[in-house]
Amino acid sequence: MTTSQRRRRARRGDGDLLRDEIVAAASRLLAETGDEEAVSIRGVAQAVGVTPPSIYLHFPDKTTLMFAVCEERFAALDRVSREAAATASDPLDELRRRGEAYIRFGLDNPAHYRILFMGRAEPPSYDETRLRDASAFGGVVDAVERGMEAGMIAAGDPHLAAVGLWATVHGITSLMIAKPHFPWPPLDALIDHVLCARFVALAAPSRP
Amino acid sequence: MTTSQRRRRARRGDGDLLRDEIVAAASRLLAETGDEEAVSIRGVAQAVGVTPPSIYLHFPDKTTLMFAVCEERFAALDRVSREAAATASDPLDELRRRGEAYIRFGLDNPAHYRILFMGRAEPPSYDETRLRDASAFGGVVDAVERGMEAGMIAAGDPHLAAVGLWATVHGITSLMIAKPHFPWPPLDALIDHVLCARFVALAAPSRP
DNA sequence: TGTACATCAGTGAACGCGCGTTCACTGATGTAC
DNA sequence: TGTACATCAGTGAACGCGCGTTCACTGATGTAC
Repeated sequence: MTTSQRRRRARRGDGDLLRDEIVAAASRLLAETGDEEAVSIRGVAQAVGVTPPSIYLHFPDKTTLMFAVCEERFAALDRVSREAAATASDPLDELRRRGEAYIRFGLDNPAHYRILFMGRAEPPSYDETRLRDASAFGGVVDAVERGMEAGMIAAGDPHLAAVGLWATVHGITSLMIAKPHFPWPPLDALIDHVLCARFVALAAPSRP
Repeated sequence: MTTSQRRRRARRGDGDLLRDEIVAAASRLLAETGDEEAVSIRGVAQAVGVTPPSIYLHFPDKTTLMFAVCEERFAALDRVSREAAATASDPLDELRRRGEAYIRFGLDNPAHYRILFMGRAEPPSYDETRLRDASAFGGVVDAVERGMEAGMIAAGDPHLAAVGLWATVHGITSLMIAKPHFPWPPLDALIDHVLCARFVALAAPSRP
């Protein structure tokens, strides 16, 4: 908040250094305040140690800056998901690990999770297309398909199953973020209860 | 937006008439704009046909007005849930009907759903306690208990099971509200897929 | 029934605030000769 | 190696805006006599 020290000017070709610092500062402020609207250009500038107009040397407007922050957070989620999947022993195990990693990513970064998955996202442009390409979601579809081929998951529409899994983990994550004071059961028990249930159902041929 | 006609002054004891109109207008504007911050005291006043300071004759500040709107929407959700439960044939059927009613309430009132279940709710005071008393949640716990007594649901912690159900329906609802442009499967198929899965799992004694 | 008065719902104008953004500038960095 | 100059990253001051809220007021409604 008070890095009010005057910043040393960047070298000729080093404009990207400040750009990265701006994104990092915006991301940090977002995590601290928990609110996209509470992050101001002025606040970001001060955190970086620069005056507000300098931001506009690197981003045309605030929206674009926030997109850059989102991009960076999506990349982080993808990274976490890939790491979780790497140690899995089979497709079902992979799905569970991905699910747990997703929930923990959200609970560890509630403010970021908010803008990625609970925000308004007025322009229908950015994050929806990003979503489809995201390895975090694509990886789930893949794992479901492999699970079906291996006979561990009842044959069906992999997209539907993946969406169902996503909705499940998102339900826990977003609700706990939105209502932190609700008397939640222990997280592990809840994950177990809900995620295992999904797997039981996925393994079963069809409905009750 | 342009009811800019001058309002006829209320009778001596009829202050509550304007109060109710203010809440209704705020609720409507919230539904239209989809954003709590986009609803301004000025906007509400204009919608009612009154000047901004008049609002303060009925509410001490904007926060309190928004609480009143929430209160009214929670009541609406309770109403919808109770109606859904009324026609149920057994506890499991009741849970399914409550679940579907919840999802449809959310999708029909996305902006209201947002502030009830996806918002920040800075003071941890209001809606969390409201939540516990809400018949919408309490009714689910009750139904789960009855289902366990009837042997339709495997014995266990009813609170945990209720939270799991809530997370499930909230997952679908909030994700579809937040990402309307994602290629969602047909709603019925998704509800079926996810909600049936929960019931399969609830009926099963324990985990895979 | 008619008049003087108290009440209080609603008004009009203004306040201070923080915001995103613009604009003419400065002065350190690098280059040409 | 030294000087004049171009570049362009970053500055300082200001803009217009909409917001929540305050304050002294007005004037229709109801009441007392």
